[in-house]
Amino acid sequence: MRLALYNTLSRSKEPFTPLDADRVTMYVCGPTVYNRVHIGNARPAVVFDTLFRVLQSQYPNVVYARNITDIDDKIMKTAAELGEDITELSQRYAQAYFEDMEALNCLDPNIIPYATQHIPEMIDMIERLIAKGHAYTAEGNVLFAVQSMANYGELSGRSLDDMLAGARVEIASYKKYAGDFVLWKPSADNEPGWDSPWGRGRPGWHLECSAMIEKHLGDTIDIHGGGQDLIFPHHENEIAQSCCAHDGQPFAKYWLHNGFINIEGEKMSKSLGNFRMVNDLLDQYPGEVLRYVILSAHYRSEQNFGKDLLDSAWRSLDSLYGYLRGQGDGVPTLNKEGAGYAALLDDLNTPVAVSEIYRLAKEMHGASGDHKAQLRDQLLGLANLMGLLQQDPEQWFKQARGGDGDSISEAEIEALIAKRQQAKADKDYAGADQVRQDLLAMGVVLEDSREGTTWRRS
RNA sequence: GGCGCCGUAGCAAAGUGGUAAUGCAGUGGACUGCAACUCCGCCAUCGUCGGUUCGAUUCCGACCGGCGCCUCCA
Repeated sequence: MRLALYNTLSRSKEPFTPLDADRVTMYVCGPTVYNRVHIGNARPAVVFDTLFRVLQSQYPNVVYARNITDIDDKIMKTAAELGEDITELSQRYAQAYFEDMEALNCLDPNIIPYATQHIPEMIDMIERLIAKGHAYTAEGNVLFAVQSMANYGELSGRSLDDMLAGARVEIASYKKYAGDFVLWKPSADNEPGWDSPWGRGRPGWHLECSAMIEKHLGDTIDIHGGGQDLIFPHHENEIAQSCCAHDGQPFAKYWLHNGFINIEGEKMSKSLGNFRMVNDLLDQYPGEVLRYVILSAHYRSEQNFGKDLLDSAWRSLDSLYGYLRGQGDGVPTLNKEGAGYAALLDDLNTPVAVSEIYRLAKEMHGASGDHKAQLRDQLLGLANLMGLLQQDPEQWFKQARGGDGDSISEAEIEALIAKRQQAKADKDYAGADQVRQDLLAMGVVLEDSREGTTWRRS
């Protein structure tokens, strides 16, 4: 069974063949750190984290880089509003991003490059582009001349004329051609800037990814990922920069793009004020619930986030943890012959892989002995590949729900359970039921079994 | 205007040219002192209209409906 991925470049699913099986390279566009990240930022992180895990199951050495954009006009604007240094601001939000991603069970990428730490590399790339006739200077700016590249627009499937026909933005007068984009732009004295051959300034947005990929991963990489909205112009321009700087060598072999997340049927936007920050959602839901929601849909489809979906996902995970409860720790073991793994290899079909977890859970439930333990390990192995079921089942059910900090303590719960046991022993069912009702009112559900009574928060 | 996507049960979501996985919710039953958990069962004809085909939800066309990008938004 081989990995197949949908390549935006060819608009079709292709078998994945790395350039070098001993060093598989993947780059994913990370966040611009000027605020807490929203759930839309979490989708590519979770999706490509899952791909990272799958790749690691197939190849011994996978190098995954995800950048931090820490110089950008939005950062400058926010920093100015807060009266804060841009470095402090971006550091703070980068740290917050890492915490959010950790809560979503995302593994750390191997490389986390920062834009501001690669200014010399960017300047070097610009100089090469100018030397090769792909870029020019104008009024302190350096611009990429898209007409100098024969197949510009290949990724997004747009012709230059088409793009300009629908342009809804004013064209800067200094551009030789309306579609040209900025590689370097001048900074005012009160703006952050770096010295360069073209004066003090800062890099254009697209340039950082090209420069950092070149430095850390090489001229041509295997996989480049990001959100669908980045196809144009961001990724198109990355291709232009890198291909032209490398005399036409391919930039990325496979381009993968995740779909958008909407909120209650509407796009997240500032005007609607409906951003859902990961951090806020984590106050209400375990990170794994957010991850489960993201993986319950195929990564390329549009996904609609809402309270009902999150609540439903939580109950779904309860069900899975319920099967695992009392089954021992287990040793996650990936069954490479299993249907779940096959689904993941088939362009990351996580919904099918998740359904396979349920199938394994039920089969495990009905099995016994070594076979049961084996199924448990396979279930955990498959879940591991998706970053799910990473918690201890007992802890899962005892975690606080809904962000209520004033819930009853575990000791008090245990005491009440003991009291109820006594009532049951005395055949005082009314009393026993009263205890159960009281606990339920405090968000604790009791479950009796032959071995005794267990509880969970609901 | 250009490029592209989507429309499957109450909700979510896979999938296939031969009558549709899975989860949540609902519902009937078993289990239980009663519940919860668990188990057994039930719960869709795949936007509309045509075409191709022995046969289409799956291919083609039209239409209706929803949406994205073309603006340094994941």
